[in-house]
Parts: sequence; structure tokens; C-alpha cells
Amino acid sequence: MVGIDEVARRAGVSAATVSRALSGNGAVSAETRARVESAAHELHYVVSSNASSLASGRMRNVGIVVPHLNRWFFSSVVEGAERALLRNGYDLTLYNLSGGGDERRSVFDHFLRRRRVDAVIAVALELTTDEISGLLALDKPLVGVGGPLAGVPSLEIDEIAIARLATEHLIMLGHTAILHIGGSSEEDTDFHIGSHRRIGFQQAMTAAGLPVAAESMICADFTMADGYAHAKQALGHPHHRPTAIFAASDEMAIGAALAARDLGLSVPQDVSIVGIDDHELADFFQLTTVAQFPERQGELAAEILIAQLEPSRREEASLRVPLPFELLVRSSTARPQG
Amino acid sequence: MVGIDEVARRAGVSAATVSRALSGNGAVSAETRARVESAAHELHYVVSSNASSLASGRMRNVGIVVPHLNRWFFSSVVEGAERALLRNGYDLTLYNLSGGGDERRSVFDHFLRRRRVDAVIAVALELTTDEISGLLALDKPLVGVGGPLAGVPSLEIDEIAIARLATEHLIMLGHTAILHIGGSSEEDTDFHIGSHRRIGFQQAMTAAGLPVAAESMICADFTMADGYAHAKQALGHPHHRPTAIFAASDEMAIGAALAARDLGLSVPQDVSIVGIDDHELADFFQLTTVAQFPERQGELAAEILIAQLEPSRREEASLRVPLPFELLVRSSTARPQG
DNA sequence: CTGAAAGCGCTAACAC
DNA sequence: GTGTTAGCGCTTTCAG
Repeated sequence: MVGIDEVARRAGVSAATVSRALSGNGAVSAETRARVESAAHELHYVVSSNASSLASGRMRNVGIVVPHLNRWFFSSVVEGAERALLRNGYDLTLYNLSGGGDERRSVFDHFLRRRRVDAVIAVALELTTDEISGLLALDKPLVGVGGPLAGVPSLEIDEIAIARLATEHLIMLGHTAILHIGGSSEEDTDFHIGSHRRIGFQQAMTAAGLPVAAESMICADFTMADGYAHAKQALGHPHHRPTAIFAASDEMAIGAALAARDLGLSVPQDVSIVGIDDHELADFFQLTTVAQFPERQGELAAEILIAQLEPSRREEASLRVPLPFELLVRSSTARPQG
Repeated sequence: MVGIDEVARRAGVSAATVSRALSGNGAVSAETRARVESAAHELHYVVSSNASSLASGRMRNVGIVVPHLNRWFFSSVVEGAERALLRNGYDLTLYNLSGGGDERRSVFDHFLRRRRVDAVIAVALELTTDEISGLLALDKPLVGVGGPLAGVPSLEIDEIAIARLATEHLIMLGHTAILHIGGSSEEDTDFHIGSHRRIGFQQAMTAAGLPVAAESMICADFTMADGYAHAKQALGHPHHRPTAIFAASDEMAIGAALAARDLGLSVPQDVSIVGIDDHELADFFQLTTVAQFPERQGELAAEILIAQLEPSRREEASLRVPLPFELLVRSSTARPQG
């Protein structure tokens, strides 16, 4: 393992100068810097992050805590964050809580406290006040993605507006009998996303002067299977079959589309369907949806943290724009049949 | 930040003893250990991983390099690895190469060389000899998952046997006109998984005395959309419509099932379909498939590395069993129609 | 702009 | 079993 003083010797300078030249902290003449850089390059020198961290207090590593990795939204957020971090020379340490209670405790009590990370990103986690205060006690930047965290800056998407947009799309097409398949309000790792989206649905309906019957709002678990089951139930009803379905996730929307087909109904002729997410399968199923760009959310979270960690690059600090979303009209929605 | 000597003072011992008591290296009397532990606990002491690593050379951190995070197989492997590592007190640093060439270079040249990881897991990566020798030069344990790596111990699943099993299932049911939708041979991040599976298909067919026409093997890209397109093409052919399809992935198999339905064919009455993976959607679509347990693969990889890093726990070192797979018969396969 | 020197917080020999 | 003593490889004052 070639060390810093080997490089120093070869470049004919001191270790201190090598450190300055390579890290960019402290002034070094252009010429010296060039000599150091080429010496380092020739020797295949790479700093030891431990030694560097120990001496400087900076880890160049951020932790990301997710409730699952296996789901499209989460893996997309992580991918985005990873990309942005890598680009800036940071490592990403992953903490996945999907294993259960014990894991969660050890992540918060032990792993995150080893001073191995400079900052942490919490994705769609409802943290307890203990957990939050534990993290804040580390005195490390912390940002939430996918929901509000008490006392923590968070990237929030306007769930209500998204749901309203999807609903308005159906209303604009002329639908009045619209079924909403939403999230159950008990899911505790989500931030009441289900209820926010339900509120958006209700707002849009009410604004259009349409009635919202209790049975036109159904709770499901965001999976394709559950979307299928509930849609089949609703579409098979002999009296009040909806002409349109707004599902709170693309997976449920796809399930609903499959249910319609299995009943012999065509989409969108017999029933229009709109989802939320722009899931990777949405295009294949030609699903109209509201895209929410989770990769971008992960990237943004990472950039915010980096800006906080490196005040020199503060240009990027004002990235706190509201998160974008966008209606993508494909072939699963149309006017109701004359 | 409370440090080791604060704990030492409170426990009335030296820092060295605290280190020994807390890490388990070196003998400490039960009584002393208890005193140290409670002192550490009361003070909320957590070791600084940098200082510890710098002094000991051990990082308690393993890197995992994946070509994508967004796909079921990879995120499952990562989840499994993460779980096993966390359980053993290790961190998992994620390197995702999906961004493109530059990222790949910097991961191998820079990130993995910072001595921040004790070992690395390479998932379904065809490493160049340069990359491999670079990694081996770090003198760190390295294990591959999902394909053979020249000169590197790897967790390999018997792709040929898997494909044979799936094909034999169809043959056993009485099918003779079987279409294989496989991977293209060019995909360079996979380990010729496509071709191995094709070979297994051919072996089973040949062993059963069935002809394998060139047009009964089709290349696709493992996505649902491509499986759909190719299946539709084949099932719509006026002359030689297959009675069964063996797809090299569940996503393609699901695409094929949807294509069949769109043509008005029923599964399994008109066409049987079998996949590989046991993807999360396989159950919903009632797909017969060969499960390959990627989470278990990730876990196993992590356990092998830990056993190598901690010779004391060598009991687990012989975990090198062949990877399991299993035919799951659901409702997408049946005898061909009379 | 550069060098010398003093640690960062812990672990590992080595004594006792 | 426990304390003492050196570092681990870098960064960062502080002089110059």
C-alpha cells in the first residue's frame, strides 16, 4: 500500500503539501500541484479514507435508511442518491429495515452512531421522536425523502395535488362515476400517503360538484394483487359500476386493468384507469399516470446534503424546489362510452 | 462525543481494557467486562469506526457492486447480503454501476481502493481482467454472485440444470412444440445466462428425442415487453404455433401470458407457460416457474466473506453448497389440449 | 506557498 | 488479566 510520504518523496515535497494538493484544501502552486498529481498517479496512490477521516472528521460517506429495497420506489430513490453521491466522491452506506424490529433498533442505536457517515437520508420512514433526536444528537445533516419528518428538512411531494391532477384528468374527460382505490390508513411506514391522495381525490370531485360516496373509495395495500381484487369486485357490481378508476399506485392500477380485462371489459372503452408513479411497467401497460420521478428525489436529497457538508459549493444550496410531478396520458383513459 | 478513555475512567480501567472488553479480542475478567459494558452503556459510548479501523486494519464494512439496483434480482441479492451483514455488525457500501462507463471506472479505480471495505461482493458482473487483478491486488476477499468470475470464488447456480428442469416439466406434461424465449447472447453484464439456459433447453429436448428447430429459440431482452412481443409473434403464426413456452425469466413469461390472452388464447388450456426466477409477480400471475432465491444468494455471499474475515467463526466456512433451485408448479402449465 | 509537528481515537504488542 | 507504549496514515495548525 503506497502511502502519502512515498508520494511526497517522489514529488519532492512534504506530506502536508501532498495532502493539500490532492484534497484541494489550502493553497498550492499550480506547478507543485501538477508534480504531486502525477507522482500520485504514477504510484497509484489512493488516500486511506480512515486515516483521512480520523484526522479531518469528514467521512465522505452518507447513510441511507430505507424500509425496503425490493420495491420500485425505494430502489429508484437509492439509485438516484447513489449516482449523485458517487459523482461527488461520496460512498453510500445502505441500511435496509425490511428485516424487522431488531434490525431497526440496531441501525439506529449502533450503526448510525459509529461516526461512519457524514449525513443520513431517511426514505419514507416515520421516525420516532427518539430516533430523530438520536440522529440529531449526532449533529449530522439529515434529510427525509417521501414524507414529512418532524423537525427534519424533508423533500415532500404534494400528494394532494397529484391525486387531484389524476382525478381532474378523469373528470375533464367526462367521467362522473369514479372509483378511488387508495392506501389503507394504517400502513405506518408511509406518511399517510394514502390519506393525502384520498383527500386530493375528494377535493377534485367536490370542486367539480360530483358526489363522493363512501363506497367509491376503497382501501388496498398498493400491490397489483390487491388492486386486481378490489377492481374486480367493483367492476362486477350489478348496479353501480364505475366508468373510471383512479388508483393510488401504478401497480394497483395495472391490477385493476387486468381485472377489467378478465371481466371482458376493455380499457379504456368500458373503463378508464389512471395510476400514480410512472412505474417501470406503466409504459408497457399503456397506463395513464402521474409520474413522480423518485430517482430525481434521491439525487436531490444527496445534493442538498453535499451542499450542506461542503459550504464552498453553496451554489447548489437552494435546490429546495417543490418536487415535480407530471401527468402522463397514455392509452388507459378516454371519454366514457356514449 | 464520548471517547474510550472517558469510559475507561468511569470503569476504573485502562483504555486498552475497554477496547478488549468491548471488542471481545483478548481476555478480560467477567467482572471487569461487566463494569466496562455498563460504563459504556451509560455513557452511550460507540466506538469510532475510523479510529478503530485505522488501528486495527479491519473496517467491518463490505462493498457490493451491482450493475443495477432497480431490478428484482439485484435488489433481492442486495437485501439478502445486507441482512446477513447487519446481523454480524458489518456495514454494506453500495456501488451501483447502472450509470455508465465513467462510474464504473471510478468505482474500481478510486472507491474500492480507499481501503474502506474489508471485502467485496460482485453481483452478475463480468469483470475485466484488469478489474479483477485490481481487486485482488487489494488483497481483500472477493466473491462473485450470479456467474463465474475468472480466478474468483463464485456462487454459481446451475443455469443449465434449471433450464432443463423447466423444459422437462413441459415435456413431462406431453408438450412437444415448445418455444424458448431466451436472453440475447450479447448482453455483456450477464454471464451468458441466456446461452446456458438455452443449452439446458436443448439438452432436455434432445434427451426426449424432440427436434429443436432454430425458430423455436428466440432471443429477447428479459423484459416483459419483449416477452410479450415475441410471444405474440410466435403464437400468432398460422402454421406452427407452440403449445408451450419456456421463457428464461418470469418477466418474459408474464409478457408471454399477456400476449396469449390478447390473442384470445387461454393459459394453460391453449398454451402452457413456464418461467424462471419466482419473481414477486409470479404468484399473482399464477406462473409456474423455477425459483432461484436471490436473497439467499446474497446472504450466502456475505456469510462466506465473514467466515473468511473472522477465522474464529470458521464453522460457517463450508457453506459452499451448490445453490438451490426449485420447480414451483402453479396454474400456467398443463397437458396440451387433446 | 510550503514544512514541521502535533494529534485524530483507537488497537496491539509487550511488559508486568 | 491489565496497564503502558507505540503507532495506524493522514490533516491541520503554526511558523517561516
